[in-house]
Amino acid sequence: MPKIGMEPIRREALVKATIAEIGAAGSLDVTVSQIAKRAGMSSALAHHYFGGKEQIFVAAMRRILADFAAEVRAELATVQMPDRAAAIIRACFAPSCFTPQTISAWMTFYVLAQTNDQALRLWRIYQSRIRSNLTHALRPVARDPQGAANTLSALIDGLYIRAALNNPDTPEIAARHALAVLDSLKEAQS
Amino acid sequence: MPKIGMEPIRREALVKATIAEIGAAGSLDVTVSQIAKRAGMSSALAHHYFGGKEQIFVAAMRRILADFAAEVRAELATVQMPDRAAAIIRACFAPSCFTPQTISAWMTFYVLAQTNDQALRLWRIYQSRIRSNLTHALRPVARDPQGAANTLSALIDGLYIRAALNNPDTPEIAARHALAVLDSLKEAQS
Amino acid sequence: MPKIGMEPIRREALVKATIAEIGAAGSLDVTVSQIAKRAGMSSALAHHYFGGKEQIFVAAMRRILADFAAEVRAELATVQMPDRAAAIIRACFAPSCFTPQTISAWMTFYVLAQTNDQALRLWRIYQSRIRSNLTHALRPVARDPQGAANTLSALIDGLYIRAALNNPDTPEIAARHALAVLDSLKEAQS
Amino acid sequence: MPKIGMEPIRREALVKATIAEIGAAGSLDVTVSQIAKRAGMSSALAHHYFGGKEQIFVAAMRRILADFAAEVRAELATVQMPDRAAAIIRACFAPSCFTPQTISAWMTFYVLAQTNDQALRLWRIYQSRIRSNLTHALRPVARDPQGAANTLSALIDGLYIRAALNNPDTPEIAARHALAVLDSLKEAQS
DNA sequence: AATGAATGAGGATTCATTCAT
DNA sequence: GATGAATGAATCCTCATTCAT
Repeated sequence: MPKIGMEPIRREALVKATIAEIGAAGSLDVTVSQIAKRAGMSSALAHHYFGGKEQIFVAAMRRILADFAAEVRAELATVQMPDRAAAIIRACFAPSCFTPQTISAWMTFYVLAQTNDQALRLWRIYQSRIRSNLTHALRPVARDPQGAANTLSALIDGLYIRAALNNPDTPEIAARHALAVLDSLKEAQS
Repeated sequence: MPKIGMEPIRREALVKATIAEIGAAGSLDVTVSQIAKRAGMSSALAHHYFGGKEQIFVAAMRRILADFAAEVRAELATVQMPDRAAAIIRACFAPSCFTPQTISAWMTFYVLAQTNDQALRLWRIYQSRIRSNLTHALRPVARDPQGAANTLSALIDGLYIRAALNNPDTPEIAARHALAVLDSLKEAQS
Repeated sequence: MPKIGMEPIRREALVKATIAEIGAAGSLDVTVSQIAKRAGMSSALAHHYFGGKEQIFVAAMRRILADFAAEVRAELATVQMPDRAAAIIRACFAPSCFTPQTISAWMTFYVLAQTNDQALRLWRIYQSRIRSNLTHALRPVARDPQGAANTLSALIDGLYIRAALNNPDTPEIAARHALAVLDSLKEAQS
Repeated sequence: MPKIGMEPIRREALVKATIAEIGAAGSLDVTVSQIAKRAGMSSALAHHYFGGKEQIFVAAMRRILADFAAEVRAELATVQMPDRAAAIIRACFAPSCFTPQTISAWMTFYVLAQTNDQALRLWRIYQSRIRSNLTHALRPVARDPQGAANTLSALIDGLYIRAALNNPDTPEIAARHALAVLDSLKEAQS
């Protein structure tokens, strides 16, 4: 019956539970009690560790972005330079990004970012990170790496939403589309 | 003195008020009372006309899409064939699409579509309409009009979100970006 | 089943219930639910009519002071000029001022006035009213009516607290004491 | 390294912190955690030492009364017999009695005494002690020392409350008033 | 001696919704 | 057609208190 050092464990459990609940509800209409219950503790403890509902949400968002960043890194680790952009795209359309949980959390994120400064900041970091990753990857192969990265990253977001709402089961279609555009951006150079 | 023919007027007022409230709140966390108050009637009446909160939301979404469609039509009416795709793009990044109200409503839409079938259907209609519009417009100028339309419409959505969260005041930047991509899609053909 | 004009009735019931509950608890540790229940309605309705707990309290305080003022007026109406000061004193130590309810409410008032501006204002009004009443009544019989009124009103408060905490059942003792001091204040003149 | 003899130090710290918190809040709406935090320990330890919240309050009250008694004693030590009553009055209106802390604690006391027997008992002891002090001091100078002491002590309480709520910054006015009444009580004899 | 962990109970407040008029 | 009245259910959050260590 461990009685010390529970904090990180509890926080971790709560974050996971939050993502799960948001996924199940499809929106931010989730109660702290639900989250706490799923995490196996009282709602009072959830408040104790996070201070409030919004902060639990923000922590969940942070986690989602971290997980996504890890996914990208992992994908990048497996490929050589010429294909780095493709690797990023593949990470964006990995099956793990299309679980109901993740979809909900991601959509929900856009809404949260409208009113919560921390969430907005998180989103901006994610966004600039992915853009800089793409810029870097495109430098050897595209004439205007910066512009191409902007195009690609916006395209990815748009395709993601469409796939999430239309065909969450077959993200490969969207992936293929993005890869095709990537090719065209490369060709444009030669 | 019971007024007659009030129904459409009341509904109209409620829909407008809903959009305004969503815009003010930045989310769907809006109470029926707030909406009704802004619309100048009792919340009971709002229920009477719409049956429930979700249905008010759906009506508001319907209105947003209708307004947007009108905007596109208006823009299209002013241009000749070769520029129809550009006109659509311009409509998508018109200032009226970047008022806080509209941004919130639009973002919120994605969330609502996750749980509300009617909302999802509405979104799909909007989406296929814009895609078919683009396909049609691109037919004379692009090699693969369908694919190019898909690319463009996804790109528009992605750029819209990014502009909305980053630079709601200068949507022209995003518009220019989209137009540039449109050009490249045309060039690709020749 | 009357369905209109309930507001004053409900407010009245709530104010009465609040005083009763404060009396029963002996402090402000009273829940809105308790009050509402005693008043025969849901706590939601109590909030609807008063806006919040503190405002219910303030309304109760206002009522207590109004009742007290009425008591003083009634007592004054029965006596001739030379005895008006004595009448005020008798009103202050009337049995109705020593019901547990009233005692609690009055004590509690002092505490509320520490943090709630409205309550403080109410108390100041009560205080200056009673002082001016006393001054007026003492003018014909005391050398320094103003000073004597100050003395008497402070004495009354002090005796009230002592009687309330020591002998709530026999306020006459305190009354007699105050009347004796009143006499000595008069004698001082002759 | 378990410290020894910490108990009195901890209790002392808690009592001080309680008075400070009550002063800051202006009421008994103070949490044990706040008190414990201010006292530099965990709330669990506060419970360990006092057993519960009310007992912490009672201890604080006890301390307030003890401090006050010490103040009176100190003042008395500086004067000769004929002025002992005046000395008591001066002690009652010393600046230290009008810090927000002390005022709040004192007011609050009246409320606590309504429901807590120990608090009531404490108040009665304080009250009879001050009365006997006054009686003793007035014996050589007033015709009815007992009655005069009763008058004075009630007057002091009344003036205290009024000063506390109206002019906490200038208690001297109230003091002067009480001293004037004292004089008149003396004169009455000669 | 001392505390972090944990919770159950409760409390103010909100809100969608219903109903009688 | 329109609304004030009314509420039950829920939600976030707080807090005194207990316990294992």
